[in-house]
Amino acid sequence: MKTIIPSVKGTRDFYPEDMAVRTWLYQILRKVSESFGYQEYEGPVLETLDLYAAKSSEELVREQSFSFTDRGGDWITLRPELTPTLARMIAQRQQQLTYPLRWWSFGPFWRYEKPQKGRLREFFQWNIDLIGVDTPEADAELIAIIAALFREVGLTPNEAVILVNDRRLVNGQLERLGIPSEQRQNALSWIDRRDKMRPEVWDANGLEMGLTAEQLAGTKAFLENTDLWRESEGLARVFAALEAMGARDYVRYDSGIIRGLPYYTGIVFEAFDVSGSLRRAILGGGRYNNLMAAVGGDPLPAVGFAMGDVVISLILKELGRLPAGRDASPARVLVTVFDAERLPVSLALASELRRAGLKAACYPEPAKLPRQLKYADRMGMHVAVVIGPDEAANGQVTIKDLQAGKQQTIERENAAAAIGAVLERE
RNA sequence: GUGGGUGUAGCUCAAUGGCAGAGCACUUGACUGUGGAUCAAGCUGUUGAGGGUUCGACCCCCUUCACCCACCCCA
Repeated sequence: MKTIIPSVKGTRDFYPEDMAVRTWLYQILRKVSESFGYQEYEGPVLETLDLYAAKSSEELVREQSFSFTDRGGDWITLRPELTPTLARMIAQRQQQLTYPLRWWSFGPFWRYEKPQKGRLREFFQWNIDLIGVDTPEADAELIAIIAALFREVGLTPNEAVILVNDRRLVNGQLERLGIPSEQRQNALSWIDRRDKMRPEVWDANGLEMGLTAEQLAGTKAFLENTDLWRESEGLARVFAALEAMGARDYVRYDSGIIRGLPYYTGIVFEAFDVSGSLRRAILGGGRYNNLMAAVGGDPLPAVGFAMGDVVISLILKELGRLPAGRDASPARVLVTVFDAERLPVSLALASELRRAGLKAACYPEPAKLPRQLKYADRMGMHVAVVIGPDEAANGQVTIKDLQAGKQQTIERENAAAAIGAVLERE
C-alpha cells in the first residue's frame, strides 16, 4: 500500500461534492445577510497574539490558538475568532463610518482543539454584527436573521430553537441574593455549566464557591422561573420585536444560557437543533458593548453572533436537507470524440457551444463511445453530442438526450439551439 | 490534558487461535456507432506499524501511530 502523507489533524479536504455544500451554504448566508442589508467584509487570517490577549477568553488564547513566532520574532496567531478583528477595523475608522454598521463575513478560523463530532481545528464561520445601536430591537434583528436562516435551509421551529437570556437579568438576580460582584463572573460560568452536571455536584460546586444555602436555593429558584424574562424590559421588548418580525416561533427564554466569552454585556443567545442527536450549539452570540473601547476605540455598542459551518452541515445532512447532485459536472453537455482524426471537429463544436452560452465539455481523447457516454452519465450531464463519419459527411451532428434516451440527427448549425431546447425541457 | 472505542481489498464490513472472505466499485465480454438495467468472467491484501506468546496470530499480550466518541472548552 502506498503511503500517503496525511492531512493536518482536524482539517478537511473539500472534494467537489463537499465544496458544493460549502458554496451552497455561503450563498445562503449571503442571501440572508444581504436581505437584512448587511455588507460583506473580511479581515486577515493572521493576527498578532496581542489582539486576543485581553479580549478573548483566556483559554481560547492560551490553550486553543495556533500561535508561532514569525521570522522577525513577533508572535502571530491564526485567528480563532473574528470579533476582535472587527473591533479593530471599526476602531481604526471609527469617525469615518456610517452608523449603524451592518457587516457580515464568512471565512476560515483555527482552534487547537481535540477534534470530535462537530468540532474541528479548521472550520468556517459566519459572523454577523450590528454596531452602533444599543436597543432591544437591534438585538431582536440578529435573532430574526437566525430565524430567516433556519427558514432558508428548511429548519422548522420544531427542528431548531433559539434560546435567549440576558446577563444583566442574571447579574441583577445574583445581586439581589447578595452575591458580591467579584463572585458573579464565577457564578455566571457555574450557571452556564449547570445542564452538563449532575444536580448534586452542581449544588456542591456552588457551595464550594462560597454561596450560602439561601443563595443557592435562591439561584435555583430564579433559574427555574420560566417567566423571569418579564422582569427584564429589554427581553420583553426583544420578544415583542420578534413577534412583529414573525420570528417569535423559533425563540425561547432560557435562564441557563450564559456563554463562555467574557465580553458579553447584555443579551446572549444560542441555537440548538431539537432532534438532539448532536447536543452542540449551532451558533451563539450576544451583545458586547465594551469591546470597542477595549481595543482602543471610543465606546460603541454592538450585537452579533457567529455560526460554524460544521454543526449546521451535520444537522442538515442528518435531516437530508443538503442539496442533491453535488458531485455532478457543471457541464450539461458532453461532446464525444469519435476517433483521433475527428478530435479537432469535436473540439471546435464544443467551443461553438460554449460561445453560444452552453456549459459544454469535450471528451479529451478518442475513446470507445460506451465509455464516453458512461462518463457523461456518471458526471450527471444531460446531453451527449456525437459527430461520427456519417454526420460529418452530411454536415450534421447527433444530439442525444441522456434523460429521455432519445436522439436526433440535425444540421450542425442548429446544434446549439437544439441542445438548448433539450435542456429547456428538463 | 483525561477516559473509552475502532483499525482487514478503492469503499462498507465479515472471518471459535487453524486455507483471509462478502457486497459495492472497478476491468473485460454478451453489445465492432450509444450510458443507466441484467448476466458471465476477471482484478483487488505488508489484516495500521513494531515486538512478544504459540506448532500455528486478523484473533491473545506489550509498545506505538492514526482515526472516531465522550469530558474540558467552544462555532
